[in-house]
This record gives sequence, C-alpha cells and structure tokens, in this order.
Amino acid sequence: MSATMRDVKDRTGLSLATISKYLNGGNVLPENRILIEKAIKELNYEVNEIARGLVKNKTKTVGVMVHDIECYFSGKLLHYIGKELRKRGYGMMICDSCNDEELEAENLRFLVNRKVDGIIVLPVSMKGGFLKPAKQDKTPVVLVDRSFQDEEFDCVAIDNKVAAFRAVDLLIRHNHRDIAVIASDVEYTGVERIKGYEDAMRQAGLEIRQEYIKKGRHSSEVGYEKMKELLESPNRPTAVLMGNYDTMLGGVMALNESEFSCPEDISLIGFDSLMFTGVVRPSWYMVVQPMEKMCEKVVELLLKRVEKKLDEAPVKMCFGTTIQEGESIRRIE
Amino acid sequence: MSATMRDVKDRTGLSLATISKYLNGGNVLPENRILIEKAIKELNYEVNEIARGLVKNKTKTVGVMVHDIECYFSGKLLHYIGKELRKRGYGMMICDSCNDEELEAENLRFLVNRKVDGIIVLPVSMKGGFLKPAKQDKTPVVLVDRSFQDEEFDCVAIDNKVAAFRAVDLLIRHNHRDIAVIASDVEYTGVERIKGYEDAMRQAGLEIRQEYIKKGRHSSEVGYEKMKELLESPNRPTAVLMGNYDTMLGGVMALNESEFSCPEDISLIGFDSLMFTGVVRPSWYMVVQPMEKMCEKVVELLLKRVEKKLDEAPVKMCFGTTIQEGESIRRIE
DNA sequence: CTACTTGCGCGAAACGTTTTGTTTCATTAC
DNA sequence: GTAATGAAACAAAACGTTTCGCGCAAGTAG
Repeated sequence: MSATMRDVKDRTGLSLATISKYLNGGNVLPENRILIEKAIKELNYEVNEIARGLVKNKTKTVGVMVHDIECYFSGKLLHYIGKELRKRGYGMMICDSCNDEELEAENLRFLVNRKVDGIIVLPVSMKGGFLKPAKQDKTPVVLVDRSFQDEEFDCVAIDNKVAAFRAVDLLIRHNHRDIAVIASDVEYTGVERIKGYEDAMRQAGLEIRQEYIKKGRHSSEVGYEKMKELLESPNRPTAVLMGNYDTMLGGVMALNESEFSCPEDISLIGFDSLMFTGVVRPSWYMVVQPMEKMCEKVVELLLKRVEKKLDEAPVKMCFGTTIQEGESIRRIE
Repeated sequence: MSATMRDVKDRTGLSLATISKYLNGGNVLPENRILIEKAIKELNYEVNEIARGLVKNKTKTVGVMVHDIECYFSGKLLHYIGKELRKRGYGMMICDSCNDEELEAENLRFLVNRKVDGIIVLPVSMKGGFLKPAKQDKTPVVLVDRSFQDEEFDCVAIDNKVAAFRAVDLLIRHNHRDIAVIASDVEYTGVERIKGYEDAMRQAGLEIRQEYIKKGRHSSEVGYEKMKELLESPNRPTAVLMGNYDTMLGGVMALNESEFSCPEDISLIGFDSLMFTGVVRPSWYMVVQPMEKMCEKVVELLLKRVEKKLDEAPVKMCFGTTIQEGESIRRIE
C-alpha cells in the first residue's frame, strides 16, 4: 500500500528514531534532512495518524456532537468551531444526534472509543447521564448552548432567561399586554426562556395565563400548530415570543396562511435567525447570540482541559445577547 | 487510564485471542462468555478503535468534505449521509472546506492520514487535482452534487443543465421573453445551469443577451448585487432564474428593498430551498433535488468501492429533479 | 592531555488490538 | 483401546508510530 516510515528508513539508511525526530520537528544533520526529504517526496510518504495516535494516546481530534445538524444554528456553530480548531492544529469529528437521546449516547461512545482528545456537545438531553463513558475515559467535555438540570459541566452559553426577559420586556414597552410564548418544555433553552418570559410578565404586573404559554418541542411543526391555536383562540394575543428559530419558522407559516398579519395583528420576536434578515418581509425582531465569540471560547476552554492547563471545578461562561431590530413589532398606542 | 483487553485477560485468566474472538462475535464456551462479560462490565472496558484500526487498516469511518458547512444544502446532505452510514455501521468524519481550495486540499490530506475508509466530497474546486493523495493511498472517493471538468470520478448528482432548462422553459411557457439568469461561472453547478438556460432560450428562438447573463460566485452577496443591476437596467427582465439557494436569498433581498415586487414586476425561480416553503410570501417556485435518495446512493456506491464489490470505471449517477410550484411566477397575457 | 559536555543517531520496547498456526482436550467411530 | 474429528484456547507476530536510554564523536574547559 502506501509508504511507511520503515520505507523511508530503508531508503535513507537512517534509523526509525531519526525519521521520527525529523517528522516531529527535532534537529537532524543538514545532510540527513535533505536525504529524508528526498525520500519522503519520492515515496509520497504521509504520516499514519492512526499509528501515531495509538502510541501517543492523543489523536489531535476533537469530537463535536450537535443535537441536529440540519438546523441552521448547528451549521453556523460547526463552522466557527471548526475554524478555531483548525487554527490550533486540531481536526474535528462531527456527530449528528438527530434529536434522539439514544443516538446521542451511542455517538458519545463512538467518539470515546475513537479516542478523541475532547468533546464539545450541543446536547439533546437535559440530563448528563449519557456522558458517563467520557468521564470514565477522562475525556474532557464542554457543553455549548445548553447545560443540564442535574449535573455541572464546563459550559459556554447565553443566559437564556435574561435574553427572553429582555425580549418580553421590549414587547411590554411597546404597550403589549396580551403576550404569549411558544417554546419547548423538554429542552433546556426552552425551559429557561419560558422562565424569563414569566419573570418579565410578573415584573410588569401582568397576569401569567397558562393558555398563553404554549409548550412543545422546538420545531417548526410545533411552532405552526401552536401559533394556529393562538390565532384561533378567543383571547388572541397581540404579541408572541417564539422559543427558537424553528418555532419562528413554523409560526410565521401559520400566520401567512391565516387572515391575520404581522405586525398589524400580531407582533413577533424570535431567536437566532440571522439568515433571514432582509429576505422576509416584515423583517424580524430577533435576539442574537455572539456565536463566533462563543465558539472561540468553547474551543479555548476545551483545549485547556485537554492540555491539562486547567484543573478546577466546572466553568460556566455566560455571554450577553443583543436584540436585532426589525419590523415585526407594532407599537400599541 | 481506561481498561484494555489485557486487563480483561488478566481478570478472566483467558488469552487475548479468546477475548478478541468474543468481542468479534466468535464462539466461546458459555462459562467463559459469562466470565468475560462480567470482567468487561466491572472494568468498563471499551474497544480502542485506534488500535483496532491500526491492525485492520480499516477504521469503519468515512470522511465527508463539504464546500461550506454553513449552507443549508450541506446540512441536509450531512444529515442524510450520516443516517445512511450509521445504518451500515460506519462513522463519519466531517470537514468544512469553507469555499477555499487550499483548505480543501488540506482537509483531504487530513482525512487520508487518518485512514478513513472512503471519502465523499462536495467539492469547491472544479478540478480534481487535490484528490491525488487519496488516489495514492487507494482511498475511494465519490463526488456528490458536483463533478470536475478535467477528470472522471464516481459521482452522484442531478443533471444541472436539464434542470435549468426545464426551469427556463417553464418561464417561457408563462410567456416570458426577457429572462435573465444569475449564476456562478466558477462553480460546476452554476456553469451547467447557465448552459441549460442558454439551451432553453435557443430552443425557443429567443435571443441570448449577454447583459442578461449575470455571473459571479454563488453567494447571497452576488445575488444581491446582480439583482440590483438587473432591476436598474433599462431593459429590466420580466423573469430571473437564480443559480442557487444563496443567490436566491440575495436576489430577494435586493428586490424587497426596491420599488419592484414579485411576481408583479419580476418572476423568480430558484434551486433547492425547501426550507422557506410557506415562510416567504410570495412562496417560491423551485427546482428540487431528491436529496435523500441521492445520499443513499452516494453511500451505497462508496461502500461498494470500499468493500471492493465494484471494480469498474467511474460511475456517474444522475437523478431527475422536480419543480415545486409557488407564487413567484406570473403568467404574462 | 584529560574530563566533561553537547548534539545526533541508534536499537528496542512500548501502544492495544487482530490474526495465524498450533496445541489441547473431549467426543465419536471403529 | 486407538485413531480420527472438531471445537475452543493459546502464544506470538504483526500493524506503524513514538520514546527511552545509551553510545559515539566532536567540541570545550581546565
């Protein structure tokens, strides 16, 4: 098959140790350096990273598990994380959990068995149990975007509660009183965002009505269904906070099919969907996260753990959000 | 660190060969099976896939390189490919080429050095030169969505020329005469789609005007710019074929900012953007590819090569497209 | 001139699996 | 009672690297 170090050794008459030294940037005699380089070129030799990984017990690869690779948020995240890892000489092994907890657990074992040096997880689960094999193997794990209810892990995210609070507060300052929310009660971000919604309502002295809190997994289907229910309800709200990007999509679809329009009848604010800026009319108000910064930090934190430069208790990094203005909110006079 | 086969061996008093046999589904005495299973559980033993890969020279992993992981098309593709690979017991190592040819070449070497069993490429480049290391290593490669101008490789894609032809033909059948196209002249799909545009115009006896053929890399920026040029031109077209999903986004942005509207002033048809269905008004006419089927085939083809079940010349699989109806085309009376 | 350093190179032992060819032992057949 | 058969277990040699400890030569200090 392909050439090995042994071939280079034979062709140069040097020893394996010397070749290895050269490959790893050590000092070799100029004449030998030339010899080796010539042999490598002629043989098209390339390091076998598998063999190297075996002895070093390091693969220079980190695993990244996302809850759902199809969603825009994941794509963006993977892009930034990949860029940052590459900058630092690491490769990336991506797994898609397909929003399935079993698959998530399987993927984790997959990565651990392949001896990745560390793992970045955008989890499906709200509980951290599935990470046990990584712990046992002492493979560092850092969470991104979401954390768990039961366990503390290194984590980089935004404060979802505060972000949702601010969004609802904005609606209130536009004189909205009948404000609903469509968000997930089975995903960490959704749960936190609902809390923020409730806080804002409470603080403004507004009644928290259960019929205005629509729960269901973050997805366009749920967004569609729940928005429909809200529109058809006798107490149709004047504004809705959409729990994430997908529910926003679904919600707007329902709205487009209805007799109502945005922002005249319903005001909307959502999360994370920068892609639509300028494409959709009316343009959307949105809560945006500093994704690139977050990804840089997540990688930095993970590699510190990998390289044993950090040995304290779990670190939680919280980023601030901004609200991107749009046309989807009406001021009630 | 973590337990190895040797630990299992010591704890059971059996030999390494027997443990290996058990792990690989061979027959062992019932009493030994129990012994082994107990030891594995107690030790939390997990196979080290790196070591296994070294001796088998098989990693049960395929590499997937996409031109740009941020784009929706890639996300969808990766989802389906991952699903299919998992079904067949393979893992997936994803690389993002970030639309950069140099990075693409680097990523390829990365995958080859990690001894992936095969590689699926959605290429940036229009030339196949960067695949040389894979050839030398005899790592099978299958292209998806795009192929090269200079070399033949296994490839699964649609016939872009025909797809574009049909789209333009549809516009013509709606009595449009002044039809423009915005597409890439540096990417395979764009080049083919422009050819299809020209064929359709020619066949209908319509003049092919260079001012109506707007070229530039497939991106929302280019879509935006070129659409603006078209709108401001004295010979404003009545319809435009958008070269891909990103140009469609950019084009619609430009349109939204202008005094013109779709479909009253300008009719539009684009490619691949299922995600927007129902969200954008007017809804878009689009050429859609059977992505799931294509991904299944791409994996099937690659694994046949990997498992040496196929030894012929490069295979080119071409899929048909359908046109999804929308509201973005006006019939001219 | 001797003794000590320094820079390179070398051989051999790892790393954790699979695999090959051989050995062991119980069973069956005559 | 012996030979033939077959299943299961074993020991050892791979796989392609890195690394450890040592040896050799040339340079430096006294």
